[in-house]
Amino acid sequence: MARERTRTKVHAAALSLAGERPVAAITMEGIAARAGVSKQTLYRSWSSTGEILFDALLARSLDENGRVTVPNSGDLAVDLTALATGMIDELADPTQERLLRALTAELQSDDALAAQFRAALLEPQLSGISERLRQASVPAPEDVAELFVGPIFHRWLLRSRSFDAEWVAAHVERVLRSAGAR
Amino acid sequence: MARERTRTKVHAAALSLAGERPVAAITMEGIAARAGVSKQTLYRSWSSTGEILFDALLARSLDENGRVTVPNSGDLAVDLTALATGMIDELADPTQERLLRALTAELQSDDALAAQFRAALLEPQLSGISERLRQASVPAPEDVAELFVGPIFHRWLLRSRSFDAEWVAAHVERVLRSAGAR
Amino acid sequence: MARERTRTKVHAAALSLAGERPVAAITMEGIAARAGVSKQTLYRSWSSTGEILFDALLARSLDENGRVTVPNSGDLAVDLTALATGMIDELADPTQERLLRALTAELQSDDALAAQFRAALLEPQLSGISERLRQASVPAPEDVAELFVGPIFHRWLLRSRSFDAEWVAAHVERVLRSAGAR
Amino acid sequence: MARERTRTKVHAAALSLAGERPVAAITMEGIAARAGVSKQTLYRSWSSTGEILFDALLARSLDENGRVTVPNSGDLAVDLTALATGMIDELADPTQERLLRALTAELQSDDALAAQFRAALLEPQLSGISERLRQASVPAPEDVAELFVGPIFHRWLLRSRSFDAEWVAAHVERVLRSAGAR
DNA sequence: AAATAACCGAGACGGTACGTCCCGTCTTCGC
DNA sequence: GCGAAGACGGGACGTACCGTCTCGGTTATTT
Repeated sequence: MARERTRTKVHAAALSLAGERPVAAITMEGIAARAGVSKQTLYRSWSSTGEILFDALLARSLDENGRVTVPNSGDLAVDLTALATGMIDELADPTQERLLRALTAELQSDDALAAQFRAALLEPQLSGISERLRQASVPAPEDVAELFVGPIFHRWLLRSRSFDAEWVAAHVERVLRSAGAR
Repeated sequence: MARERTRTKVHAAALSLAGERPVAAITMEGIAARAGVSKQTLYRSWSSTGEILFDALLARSLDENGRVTVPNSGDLAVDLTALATGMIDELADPTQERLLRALTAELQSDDALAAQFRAALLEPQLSGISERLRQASVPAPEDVAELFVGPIFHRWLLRSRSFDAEWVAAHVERVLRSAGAR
Repeated sequence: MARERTRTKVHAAALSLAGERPVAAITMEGIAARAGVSKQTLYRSWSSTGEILFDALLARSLDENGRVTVPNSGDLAVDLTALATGMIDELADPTQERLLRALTAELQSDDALAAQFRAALLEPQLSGISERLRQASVPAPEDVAELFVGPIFHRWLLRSRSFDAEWVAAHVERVLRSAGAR
Repeated sequence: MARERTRTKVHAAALSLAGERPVAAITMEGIAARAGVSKQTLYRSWSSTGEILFDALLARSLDENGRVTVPNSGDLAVDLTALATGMIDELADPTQERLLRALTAELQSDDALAAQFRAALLEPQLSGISERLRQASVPAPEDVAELFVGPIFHRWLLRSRSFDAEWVAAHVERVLRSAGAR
């Protein structure tokens, strides 16, 4: 519906606003003003700031055609460590963190957005990881992928404790042991 | 500050509103009207609906003197299964789920609330579990507690897949194996 | 400019809308939608809903080749009574009243429309009446025509009081007396 | 409801805006901004710009405690001439004319406002005039009052022709003659 | 019959205003 | 003199229309 030029302007405006204030303080009016676009144009294509931000994030990650590529060096421990480190870096990246937290919050009250999120970001990630585990003949690879991702996400989301290399190594070790791979 | 009678009325109003509409649609004005209290009275004691709801939840769980009691039957697998089942039941309890999701969302943008939450609810839970693990001589019990809780939370929060008894059993099994207890 | 077919569709749409809602609630978009015509087509030929309605009214009254014909029976009192009754019926006609009131309102703020209205509808009416008066040798027939029309219009416009046969008779009587014809 | 200070600010803002642009271009937002008042405050007490303007006009004419005082010099012709001249001056007063025209327009589509207008302004005027006529033993004084006022209003409203002293004199003469007073 | 306009529908677009909701502060008034 | 009731300035909401602007399809000539 929206012309490409318009989408681009809106994405840029949304991301720039996200960089300079609490995501919860971003408004439709603010995005419209920053993008030089009318509110109606926004509402024609998106129904909340959450949708716009998610769309902007998606567009950005597609631009960087950053499909989650899971490394496969042959050594599962090494690969999982790299994966965990990558995830942690991304979660902690100051240009992304606020956005990711806000998106997670939004998912709690917006089922449609949650479904989109699962399909577009979560499932590719989990199935990438479980695929790698399957290649290593790990049993129940989907569940083990969750065992791998869950604690990282839990720590990050509840800010319970910080991440360090030592913890990552121990975590990978525990996951492998649980999979019977050690 | 607020008189006990007032606190009670406000808590009741907040929880009753939470039971009948999306938590995000709860407003200070709505709570004041429902509680038969002036907005000023609300602002004297709380500064957001999030605070009121958190306070109401705390008060309720203290009333039910619901300290997280971790079972200790001697058989760690049995105890962890009971724990997981209890957590899952609580997370899925329709009278709580919306509130818990909303609270989780709120934590993402309110540091003070997040700190309170960690101190009052999260840490007691995690340390209860890790204490039980320590009694079973599991190494790094804090980390294993997180390995246990993280995936459950991840599934629930992202609604990625549903819980069933089979998955719980397998999950407990994996956690124990990762701890070297199997 | 506009093709005849288009003009007809637009007139029909405008009048049908006027029949089912307050005239002030008629919009260019509404007319376009009802007529199955694009907004641009409307703007090419008219610049406001007022113009369209006026145009539609004019077209309709030309169709009914409804030029104001002033009766001339020889008896001035009878003729004026018939005229007054006719005017009152037309003003009170439910299919016209809203339109006429709205048009009168519009005239207050649209000079161009007011001039068109005077030339196309008001002057023919007044000069028809004054012509009839002149034939009866009434002095200052234009002014007496206004004396005749003014109070009727005043009553209708300000809805001050309703019309009945008795009042009409007395009014005609007064007008004739003022003209020295009684 | 509205505090006196607020009403005053709003009235001043509305009248000042009316002085500098077409009345139809006055908006609730504009008045709110000019008055330094929130839109909600406006809507708490008035539901349209028409109501505000009418209220402002009323307040102003009450301030000047300008009840319509009908002169009574003993000579009816002299008094009616003075009355007509006064009405015409007021209708033509450039600071009022736009407002009065707009108000007349508004009355056509707002029944509540029309009723208020009749009760507060029109009836006092007409009954003042008919009272003066009654003192001069004119029969059907209410109807004659309308005969007097109607043509003046008709001329003004439809801008059909302008007023001059000669016309006024002839008009008064006609009205008196119709009443049998000449 | 093909080329060339004029006209049209559809509807995206930047805007302005609407009327509403809620925010957090301030004022009033009755107990 | 405290506290409910609620007025207030403010900001954002989501919607309705405004008038302008492409964009493809007809229609009707005009060659």
